[in-house]
Amino acid sequence: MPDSAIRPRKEFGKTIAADITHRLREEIVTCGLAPGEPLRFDVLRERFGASFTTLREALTALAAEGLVDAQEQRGFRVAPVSRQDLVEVTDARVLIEVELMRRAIQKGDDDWEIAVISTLHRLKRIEQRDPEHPLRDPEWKIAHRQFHQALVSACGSATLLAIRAELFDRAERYRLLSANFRPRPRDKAGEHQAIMQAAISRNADLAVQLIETHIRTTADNVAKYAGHLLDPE
Amino acid sequence: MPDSAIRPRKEFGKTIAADITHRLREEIVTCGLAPGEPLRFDVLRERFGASFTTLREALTALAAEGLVDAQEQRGFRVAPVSRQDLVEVTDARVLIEVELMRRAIQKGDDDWEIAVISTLHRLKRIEQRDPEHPLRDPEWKIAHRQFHQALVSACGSATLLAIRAELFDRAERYRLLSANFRPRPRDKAGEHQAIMQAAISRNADLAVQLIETHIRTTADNVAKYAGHLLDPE
DNA sequence: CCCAGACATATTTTCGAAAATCATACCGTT
DNA sequence: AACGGTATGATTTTCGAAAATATGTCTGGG
Repeated sequence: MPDSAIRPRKEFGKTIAADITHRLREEIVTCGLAPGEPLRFDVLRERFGASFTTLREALTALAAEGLVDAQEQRGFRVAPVSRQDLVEVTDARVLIEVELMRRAIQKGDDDWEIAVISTLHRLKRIEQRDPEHPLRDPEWKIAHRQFHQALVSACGSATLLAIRAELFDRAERYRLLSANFRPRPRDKAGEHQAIMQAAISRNADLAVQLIETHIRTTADNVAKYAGHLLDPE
Repeated sequence: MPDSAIRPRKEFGKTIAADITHRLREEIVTCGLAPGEPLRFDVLRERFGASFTTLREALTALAAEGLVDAQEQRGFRVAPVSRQDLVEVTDARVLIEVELMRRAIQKGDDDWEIAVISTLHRLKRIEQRDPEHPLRDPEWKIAHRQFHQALVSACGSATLLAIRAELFDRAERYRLLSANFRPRPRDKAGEHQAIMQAAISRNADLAVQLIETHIRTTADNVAKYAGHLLDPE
């Protein structure tokens, strides 16, 4: 693998800009960069080792995704969080994810079923390994994302999947924001199992209801345990 | 107004990049730049009078909106059109616009009613002035966009409004694509009037049904009259 | 004649300096 | 002391050259 020697910086994507976009998104979603924090070019330049222009391109892309707030002539900052935004993201997610769940259940073929089952399996394995603090574990995070992605992947609309992915990231930032203050993560394993079974058995109404509850419960917990971070000052 | 002398280029927004983004979006939506057309920097540089970097930032933003297709290391091109994409955009629009219509009807206050009525009024005036070919008239286009925007503006979700706006632009490109081949624009005036009345009288079910028909009929006409442009080669 | 490899050209991507803009502190006036 | 304007420093934004990458052409071997 000569690549890692030739292009050590580009873990993701071919261009540096795409790579920086990816890394910045990660940092913002995991709250490594705090909500509302100003993103000054000097600092970013040092942290990511890229030039003004390249960083600017990455920030512009993230601004379009809603993770970064662009203030013309006054730079960029991490998109702030708020109760209102959390409610909007949650509502939008329910609206879209419910629709995609129905479509996926209707259209899903064998490969879809296999993807749903196997991604849930991997998620469970990771949870078994360390049942204490899964929410912050990067591996759990990836597996969790992939399971939810797999559930709706067969919906047939790349357009809606892209929108869903953006909203998922924005919601995940809230989850991770509240993770530090949550006394104990609730039993998501059971919920995921139930959703998978409803989906595979093509029980659309049940799956949809479970998904909606899943999303709203998570959001409620964020509001409950990170409420002090959601209001101005 | 000394501004026009000081900053002759920046009609929209404060930064050149934002201005170029706006102008490029306009050109793409109106099909001044054809779907699939490669966007080479030399050409853009001459046409918009901005540097590589600034153009790159604009293209990145438009790529996130789905109007431009970014091929890493191989430049950008205007997002191609296809039957599949038209169907996806139409379905997504129906899903979201219907939901927003309901919310706006539920939440809309006096200002909302006034905005709906006045934007429709302006639209009608423009149609009366030139009842022949309104679809390509830039003024009609703006008024039409503002009427539909006003209808859902009271929904209470900036997040969903932003998504809606993106989808509206993508759909408008298809409308303008087919405008040249359409024998005669159908009577949209009546439809708009009916939608307005249903909305103002808070008849959500009717308004929603009219909106859905409005969107789908438009998309069907695009497929009908511009079908030859939607299939590969 | 067709294909693989190497060279040359075209195009994109990245960089850091330079210009433009904004924020802050300072100063003189009322 | 309060205010308005101005100079100064900090930060963003823009630019075109330079590096990196892709594309096209040509040549030689099969």
